[in-house]
Amino acid sequence: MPAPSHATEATRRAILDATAELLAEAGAERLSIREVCARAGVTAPTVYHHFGDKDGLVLKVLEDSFTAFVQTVDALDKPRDPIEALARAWDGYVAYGVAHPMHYRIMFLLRLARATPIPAATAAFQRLVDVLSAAEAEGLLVPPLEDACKAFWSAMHGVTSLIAAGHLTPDTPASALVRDAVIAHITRPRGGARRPAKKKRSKP
Amino acid sequence: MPAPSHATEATRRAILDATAELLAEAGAERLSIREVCARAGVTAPTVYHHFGDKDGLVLKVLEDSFTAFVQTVDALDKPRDPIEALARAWDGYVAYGVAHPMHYRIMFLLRLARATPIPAATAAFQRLVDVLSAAEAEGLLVPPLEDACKAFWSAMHGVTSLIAAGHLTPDTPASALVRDAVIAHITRPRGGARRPAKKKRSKP
DNA sequence: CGTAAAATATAACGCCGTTACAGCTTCTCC
DNA sequence: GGAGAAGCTGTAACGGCGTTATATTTTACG
Repeated sequence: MPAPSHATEATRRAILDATAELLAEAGAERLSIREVCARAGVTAPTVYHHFGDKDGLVLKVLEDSFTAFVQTVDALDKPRDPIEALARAWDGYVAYGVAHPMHYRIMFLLRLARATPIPAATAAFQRLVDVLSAAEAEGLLVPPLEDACKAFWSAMHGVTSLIAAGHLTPDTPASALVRDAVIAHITRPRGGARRPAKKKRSKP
Repeated sequence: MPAPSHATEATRRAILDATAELLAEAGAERLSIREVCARAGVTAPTVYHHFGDKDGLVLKVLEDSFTAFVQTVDALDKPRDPIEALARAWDGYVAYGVAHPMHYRIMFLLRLARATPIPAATAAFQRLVDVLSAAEAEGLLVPPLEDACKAFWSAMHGVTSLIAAGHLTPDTPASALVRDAVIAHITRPRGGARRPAKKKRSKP
């Protein structure tokens, strides 16, 4: 049982890098294993040996992408004030989608059809839960934590995906608008009174 | 120069229906023209004769889907109060994404790589602009119309796409939460005083 | 009926994902 | 060090895909 050779890891990296490049250039639909092979300087069975099949290859790239995303988020400074921290988390999230639009799109495309969750993806979501939990611990959160998470995530994803899709420019005021709207609605100011109940608007 | 035969239109419909079915069942990635042909009972060149190529075929299905969406939205009753109308527009939009998740996803996937806009898609967006314009005309809108549109659309799309992707359940409270948050933030109550300026939160 | 044009079918090309199979490298153990 | 096993990589092929040149049928109209 020989240990993995050092040359093997270089091959894996070459394949992953080529895949990530082509993914960013052409998108997931036009990604071709044969093209990956040509760029990485290997042949097809090598790819299959290392990653199983095309989905496995793309999944690995996406895992790395999610990991990088989590590291980026962790590198942000976290203000003591949970509400400020929320705004920073939003901006960091959106900024990542702006920096890697194709990866961001594929991240969500891929999570659709996939039954097994991607650990790095759930870790990324956990960062958001943490920030909102901190707000809740200080009594600043109005709705239940779970609903607040979903609401914050939905709005953040909406802005990010429209920017990543090219429908909005990265510096659109709409991002801060939605961010402040959601933050204002799910939090109450520190030490402030209870937010007055909104007029009821039930779905038809 | 024979006029188009009546049998031709039936063939077109058969192809479009088969495509729509397969699109809803398997998604855009796994859609195969040969499968469409088998289900519609025609051969491949017939499809190419009528729709040019695969993109043309899917585009036509999507146009029909957008048209149906616009008709659905137009069929909603429009409350006199622009702010109530906003909430109804939100619910109608989200409901359509819930009813046709695969089409909703493909609508946005397809608009990405496409240079020429889809008329029915811009018509759908125009409905949103109309509702917000009505609010602006009554002096109920806080930000500029364009920013309000983008913000409203972003948040609505975020919620809808997460539901369509299966990450949120259709009846999640997060939808109403985000809806009310955005509406409260971009409008001021009728006849009410100017909304106090929010604490400035500029992006880093 | 005859003819021109539209509608459809046949058959093929090239690319794709995938995989049996064989050769090579590298490590382990004696 | 040498034999052998196990992982690594290349060759060649299969079936399916989108697409198209070409031929055939069907339709509409004079």
